[in-house]
Amino acid sequence: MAQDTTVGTAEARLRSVGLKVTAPRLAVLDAVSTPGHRDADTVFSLVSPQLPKTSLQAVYGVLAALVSSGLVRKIEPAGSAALYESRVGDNHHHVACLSCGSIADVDCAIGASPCLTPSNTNGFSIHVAEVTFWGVCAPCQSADTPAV
Amino acid sequence: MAQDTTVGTAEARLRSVGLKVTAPRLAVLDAVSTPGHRDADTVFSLVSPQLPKTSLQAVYGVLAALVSSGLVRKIEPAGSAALYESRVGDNHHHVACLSCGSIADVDCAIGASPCLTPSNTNGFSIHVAEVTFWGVCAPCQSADTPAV
DNA sequence: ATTTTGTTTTGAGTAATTCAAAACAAGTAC
DNA sequence: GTACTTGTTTTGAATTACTCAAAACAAAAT
Repeated sequence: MAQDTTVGTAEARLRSVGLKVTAPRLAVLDAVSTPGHRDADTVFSLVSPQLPKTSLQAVYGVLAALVSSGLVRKIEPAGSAALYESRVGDNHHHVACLSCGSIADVDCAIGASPCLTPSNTNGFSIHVAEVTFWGVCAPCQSADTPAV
Repeated sequence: MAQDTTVGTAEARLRSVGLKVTAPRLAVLDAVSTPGHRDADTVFSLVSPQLPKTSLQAVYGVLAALVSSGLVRKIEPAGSAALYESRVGDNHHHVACLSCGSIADVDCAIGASPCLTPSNTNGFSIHVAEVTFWGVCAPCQSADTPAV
């Protein structure tokens, strides 16, 4: 039976996917385990105070390991750096603000996941559907001059 | 009545959106006007033989002008350079091959465009939905060792 | 023909990310 | 507990895709 990798201590989650438990991995996983979406630089700046010897390159390496083991999801919205989130395994989607670039989650558009079926696939076998909605967030709607 | 910017000569299409007609613009628009998806470098290499003085920066500038005038669409699949296509105004989507990175069009997933409605929008007002399917293309399915 | 406005060239710069080799630490076996 | 093996992190550099700015230039308007 598959383990739920979204609960438990950071250490237990690392062990559950067979990754060695190291201080940088614990710190990065913690930094990414609150709701929201963060880029590598932000993760680095969250990790640095506690673990000043951890390099940005190590953060990239840890994030890549977490993504490929399924503990973390990586999204790459057009026009911004890659973002990482700890909400995994539920095939949710994202809204991006055209004005300020902020990102929020949206639940699967139609029914259960996989929720989308293309009408023709050009011979591709489809694994996942990734949806990005583009719009304007509430703060930017109320401010004619969006907050920068 | 809105003009169909996908037909006519390159010159007519440029004029229809109020852009000055220049040699680099004609060449870039031609290079992008066959079916498919091309990155800026590829466009540059298509334009160079006929117009050797056209710089890569000019190609970026022309593509940006064509995109913002609606003559060309820009897509930015995760993990690869931005791609440009001349099929505009029909809200179609894309499939990307996880193995070789190739991109193909897929028609709108469900019914007419806009075909997707998120169940909750977190206060965003939604303008467009962008769907990317990830899968494996036919050539990569038949080759166990994918062509590199 | 002249002027105005917008475009392209030239040259440089930047952000995000990746690569490679050496130093190091976690986990495993003894 | 110590030594070994394997995987991880550090350090330092490189690369890719793209953007910026100023000067030269060309299209379109007058």
